[in-house]
Order: sequence, then structure tokens, then C-alpha cells
Amino acid sequence: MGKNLTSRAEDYSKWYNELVVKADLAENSAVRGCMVIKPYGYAIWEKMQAELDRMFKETGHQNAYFPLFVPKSLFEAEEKNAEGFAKECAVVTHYRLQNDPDNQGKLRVDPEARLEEELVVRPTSEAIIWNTYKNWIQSYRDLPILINQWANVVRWEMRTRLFLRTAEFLWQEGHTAHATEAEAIEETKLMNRVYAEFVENFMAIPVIKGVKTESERFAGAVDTHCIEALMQDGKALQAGTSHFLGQNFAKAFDVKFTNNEGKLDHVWATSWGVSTRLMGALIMTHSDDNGLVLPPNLAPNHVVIVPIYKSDEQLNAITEVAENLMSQLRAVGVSVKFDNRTTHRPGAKFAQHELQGVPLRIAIGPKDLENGTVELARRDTLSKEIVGLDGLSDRIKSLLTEIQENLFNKALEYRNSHITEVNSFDEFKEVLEVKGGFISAHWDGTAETEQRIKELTKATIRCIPYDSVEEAGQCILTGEPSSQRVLFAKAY
RNA sequence: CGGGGUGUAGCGUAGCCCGGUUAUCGCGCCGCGUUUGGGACGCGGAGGUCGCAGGUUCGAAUCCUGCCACCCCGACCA
Repeated sequence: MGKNLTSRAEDYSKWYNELVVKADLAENSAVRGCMVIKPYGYAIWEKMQAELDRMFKETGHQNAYFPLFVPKSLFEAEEKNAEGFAKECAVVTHYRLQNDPDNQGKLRVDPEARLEEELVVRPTSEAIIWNTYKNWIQSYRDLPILINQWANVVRWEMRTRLFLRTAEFLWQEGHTAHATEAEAIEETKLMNRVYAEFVENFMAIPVIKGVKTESERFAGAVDTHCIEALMQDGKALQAGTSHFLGQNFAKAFDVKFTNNEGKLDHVWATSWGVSTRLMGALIMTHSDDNGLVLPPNLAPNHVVIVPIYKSDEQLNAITEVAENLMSQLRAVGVSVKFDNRTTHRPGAKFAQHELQGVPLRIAIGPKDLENGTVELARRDTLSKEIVGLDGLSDRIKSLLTEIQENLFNKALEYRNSHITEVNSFDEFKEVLEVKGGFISAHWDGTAETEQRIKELTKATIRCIPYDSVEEAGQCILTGEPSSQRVLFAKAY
């Protein structure tokens, strides 16, 4: 893969700035770190939203919406959660501006308009949602509550990384309440599976499902399940998380219910989320030096048709062929755009659609009019061929399926060839340095060792994979006994 | 908050050390014409508080002082 696209998220921004996603963070320094998503980029996000939303509903969830502002007293109720997010909260302290007497034409914050209680701009919504659930739940008959919210959240990170860690981002967060521990744990796992299915089948990004170690766990969770993906530069990216919250939030917000035996108990909870960070994952998994490569399942347009002509007569004839083809394609569910802009030449259009990652391009010119053919070009392989018009729509339909599979398989092959088993710390450092990717190694299970390895190498434990097998071994750092391998990597 | 760096047109830049015509070049933008099977070419044109403020000087993008902003590395980050 090209070096231009494989190092850091910021590098991608240079490529996509103009066309895909307005990747420049907002120019005003006060909102530095917030991203601006252009229409084309947003169309991709909408596709992702639509599919996820469908999957959530199929698994019994409903959408709802909760407030952006969280009163500080609510925010601090669940201690670990509050502590985990405290350092990155934007806080509203005033509710009014006034003319600045010392500075004509400028406004200042009215010192008289200080809020009695500060409002935290949600970095996540557990607090405000559980404060609400308290009033919704009395009996086991009120359970489960299976709610998802599409929202923006703000995390005032000291340092932002484009797509991957922006100050404001869009996401969905599911918040569920259950009568039993087993049911909540099942929900946690279910949603992690839903995420994995979406990311693999839709985004064509292979992921590893697993569980986080204590130190990487969500603040306030009992267990954090996750999907981990590998980017083309050998760094791991956490693509989604699903948390089993135990009774922590129910206790913090005093959410009790009477169970079917008439006993009072705290509710069991989960929360789960994926964000616009997935767009970063998409870019960093499939792109090449010509730009974005979109899996057909996410592409706003599957096919673009570019006319090549010298005269108006030719354009008219091409338009007729194109419109015919478009209605055939639309009939079989393929989205298609006819790029008949007169302001750009064919070469410029080719380049632009490649940059935007349109899976298939059809060029129709005078030669094709004579021969009843078109030129069909694939974005994933950059190959071109001349094909006849007969049966073209069916062919394109199956080609799109093939491209979707090809992208996944390519990424899978790369990912699999970058999971390395090591049995010593020297080997660990060596692989991390020269090859990158995931490293499968034994670990003694302590947070101290994990921390020490992080300090020495910058690698963290991405997860304990679901499919990790029982196997006697020794911790690569301490030599203490270990019963299974875990996955290490340098991560975004 | 520590270490390093950079601010010149929408973007990328030259000029700065060693002060001196109208601030350089490329991309992009606008007009006209010729073009159109992989990012067209020619001619013409528009666009600048040289980060901000002060100072030195006959004269400051250039030298001095202060400030501001941004980037990178670290700290930080489910």
C-alpha cells in the first residue's frame, strides 16, 4: 500500500480534504478538534447509520433521545465513570452574553449569569439516561428496556486525531436495563456480535471479538467487550465496544425493581457504541494511493457513468445509451450516477471518482457507440475491460458482490498475516518494531505487567479474544504462568 | 504543562541570515478561444491587514521586544 496513506490519520486528511470528508478540523481555535463532514462523507455515514439502525431494531431495540447537558450532580453519581471522564469534559457555566462595556461591538459573558449548577456536555450518556430510567422502572414487568440513541458527544481530549479522536463526534449509544445478570451479559455479547457482523459484512473490515483487560475497560463497567481491527500501517483500532455494567449504575442512580418473587433488586445494565471513528477505520483499511476505496455496501453510488464525446450529437447518443443502462441498473437495485458535467474533462472525472472510491466506473465514447460496448473499470483492482451492453446490469450486480468480497478478503489476508505468536520479550519487541500488527503472547494477568509492557514498548493489550484457547505458557515479561494468549498491539 | 518547530492569497510556498523597485512561484479561481478514450492548452484577469501589537530606521515580510495561534514529540486518551 502506498506510503501516502498508511501512516497517520492526519495524512489522510490531505487526500480527502476537498472531496470526501472535510477533514480539516474546524478553523476557529475555540472548536479546534471538531470535524466538519462534507455531504459526500455524510452520505457514507448515513449508509452506516441506516444499516446499524436496521440491525438494532431487528434485535428488539428502539430509538430515543436524551439531553445534551448533564447536571454535574448527576454526572458525578457513578464515581468510576465520572472519574474516567472528568479530565475531558466541556462544561457550561453561564447562560447569557452581554455587550462588553470595555470593548465596543464585542460580547462578553455576563458575570451575573452564572448557572447555579454547572452542566456537563455529555461525553457519554449513562448518567442522564439512568437518572431517567429510575423513573421508568418499578417492576420486572417494565424490563427489559432496550434503547438506542443517535447523538453527538464531546470529549475535550488534549490531543485530537482526525476521525479517530475528535473533540465532538457522532455516534450511537445503546443503553439497556435488565432483570437478570445473565440477560444483561447476553445483551452485551449480542451487541458485540452485531457490531462485528456490521463491520465485517458491510464495511468489509475483519475484526477480532474479545474482552478488554481491567485497565482498558470502560469507566464504570464490569466487563468491556470489543471488536478490534487492524489498519494498513500495522496499528490496531478499537472499532466498537459493548459494556456489561453490572449493577453499578443502578446502584449509583438508585434504580430498583421488584422481581417476580416480590423481592427488591437493582437493575442490570449494558451500554454499547460505535462512532464516526468507523469512517477512519474505513479509510485506513481500504484506501490506496488513488484515494478512498468504498465497499459497495457503503458506497453512495455504486456506478458512475462518464460520457466521452466531441460533439453534441455524440453526447445525445451517449445520453440515450446511458439512460437506458441506468434504468436497467436501478431496476436491479444498483445506484448509478451519470456524470455529464460539461465543466470537467473525462480525465478529471475519472480521477475524482477514484478519489471518492466509487466501486465501478463506466465510460461511454464514440467507439462504444459504434460497437455497442462500454468501458467498465473496477475501483478495487483498478482494472478495465471493454464489455457489451447485453446483460450488463446483471453482470454489474454480481461484480459488486465480488468487489465487496474481494475487499474483505484482501483485508482479512493482511490482518491474518499480521497476527504473530511470540514467546519471549525480545521477540515481542522485534516483531512490534519491524512488522507491527497484532502479537499473540502470554501474559500473567496483572495490571502491573500490562502497564510495564506499555511503558517499555507502547503496546497495549487490545483484547483477550473470544476464541483464545486454553494453553499453558509463561508471561513474556515476568515468566509467571499463564493459561491463554492475549493480543497486543500498538493502537490508535 | 515540558521539548522542538512554523505563521506570507482558498491551498502549498520563495524571499528573512545580509532592511531598499509594484512581495516570488505552483495549484486552485474568473473570462475568451481551442479542446475532450486518464487530472487539457494558450492568452488575459481577479485575489495579500506578509499572525497581532509596539519599537528601531529615511525606509521593515526582513532587525528588536511582547503577545497570539497552529503543528510535531511527550504527558493525556474506554
